[in-house]
Amino acid sequence: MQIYEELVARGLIAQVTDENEIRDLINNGKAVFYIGFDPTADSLHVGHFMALCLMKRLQMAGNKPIALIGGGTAMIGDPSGRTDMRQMMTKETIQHNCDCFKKQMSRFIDFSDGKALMVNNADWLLSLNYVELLREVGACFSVNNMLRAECYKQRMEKGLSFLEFNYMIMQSYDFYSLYQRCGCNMQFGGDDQWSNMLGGTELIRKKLGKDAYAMTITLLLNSEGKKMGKTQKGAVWLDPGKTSPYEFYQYWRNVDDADVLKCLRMLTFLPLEEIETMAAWQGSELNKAKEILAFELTRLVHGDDEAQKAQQTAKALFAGGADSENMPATEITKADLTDGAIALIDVMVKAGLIKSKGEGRRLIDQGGVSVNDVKVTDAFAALTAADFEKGYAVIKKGKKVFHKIILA
RNA sequence: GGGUAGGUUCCCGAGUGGCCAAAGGGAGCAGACUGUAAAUCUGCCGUCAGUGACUUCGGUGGUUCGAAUCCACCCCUGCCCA
Repeated sequence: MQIYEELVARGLIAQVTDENEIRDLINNGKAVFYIGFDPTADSLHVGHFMALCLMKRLQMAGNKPIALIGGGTAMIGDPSGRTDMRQMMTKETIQHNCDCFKKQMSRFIDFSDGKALMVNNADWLLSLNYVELLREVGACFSVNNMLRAECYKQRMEKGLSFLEFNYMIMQSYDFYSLYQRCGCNMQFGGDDQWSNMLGGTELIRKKLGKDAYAMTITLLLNSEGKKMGKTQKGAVWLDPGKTSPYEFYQYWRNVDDADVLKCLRMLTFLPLEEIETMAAWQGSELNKAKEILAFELTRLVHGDDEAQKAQQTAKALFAGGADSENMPATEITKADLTDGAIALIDVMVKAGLIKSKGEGRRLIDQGGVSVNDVKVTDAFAALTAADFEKGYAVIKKGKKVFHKIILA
């Protein structure tokens, strides 16, 4: 099976501008493609991860990826699929985020010997001259068409600033620039980027009379139609400091039954045949597939060691034993104790398990908290030296949240 | 610039002088049931030292015994007109 066919089989392809051309290019390693990442946070998240995997897949098939960091476009903010305007970021923040992105990306993509490029569109966007740009590029865009673009639809009702309206032009200009600089003939991106990407292919056609192609990746949605990779706390990050390998593992371990196969196909590098055998698994058997999914992804993102640890931790915890090395932990010192004890609720707040003491009291009242495997019934319970016999105490919140409190 | 409708707790959205920490829904959290799933049912869902206190309804002042609710000014957004 060639790469294009594999991408189709994995359900990764959402839309393409010219299927035959694109198939030919990527199957024969003739594509020089770019994917843009706007540095809107100081870590990549799961959404980016899919794009990185795609880059890797295509790179393995002999194509040349260009990772474009949107240091310039981030100054504008992409309105696609947004209901309101992004918060404007300062130049310093953007720069910091760019640096973080670079570091994370190099772990996935092989940038050695020119096998892949990394560029920052700040390098050409920030020095643009307004009037010149209007004449050169602005003339190629029809406002009528832009307004019809799907990505602005929502915003046509809620309001769209001129700043954001220009995002499409900037992204198109990126493609145009890369086409000229590096012979970049294809752009990939999330499906929400489709109109922006078409803007680029059209600009290239109008300015240079050349063909360039665009392909979008299916957005990873769960069975309820929501973007995956989000939790109540926010995105699932690739940075272990923001989302620990254990939490990362747990996120995938807990996906809905209906989503396991899709995730395996779209996110892992496991051979399709192997995944198809899992498709026959039913009911609780699917837990095995979830374990594989969680393990594979953790391994890809955090490495083999961390994945092993996360899996062991999870198994140990859910098997009942609470003796793990790798669970999230918080340290307290003797100075935190008063008369050799500290209120359980205070510890939980400190550990970030609860946002307020009221929440903690409620949790305990409802029987949702255990310390060292013993259910707590008194909202005023305190931890004493006895609870730290092993040097630490394990607090369990609900069924799945474990946290170790170390007495230093 | 003119007219007009708005800005309410994580989100949507009621509330138009005291009974409002503020209806309802969603999200979330916990419990039961389970397979670390889904669905369902139950409870919780501003903060704090739990019958109470404190902070909140775009901002700042004001009227009032008392304001999310009334007044003034300001900021922001939609729509219509220019």
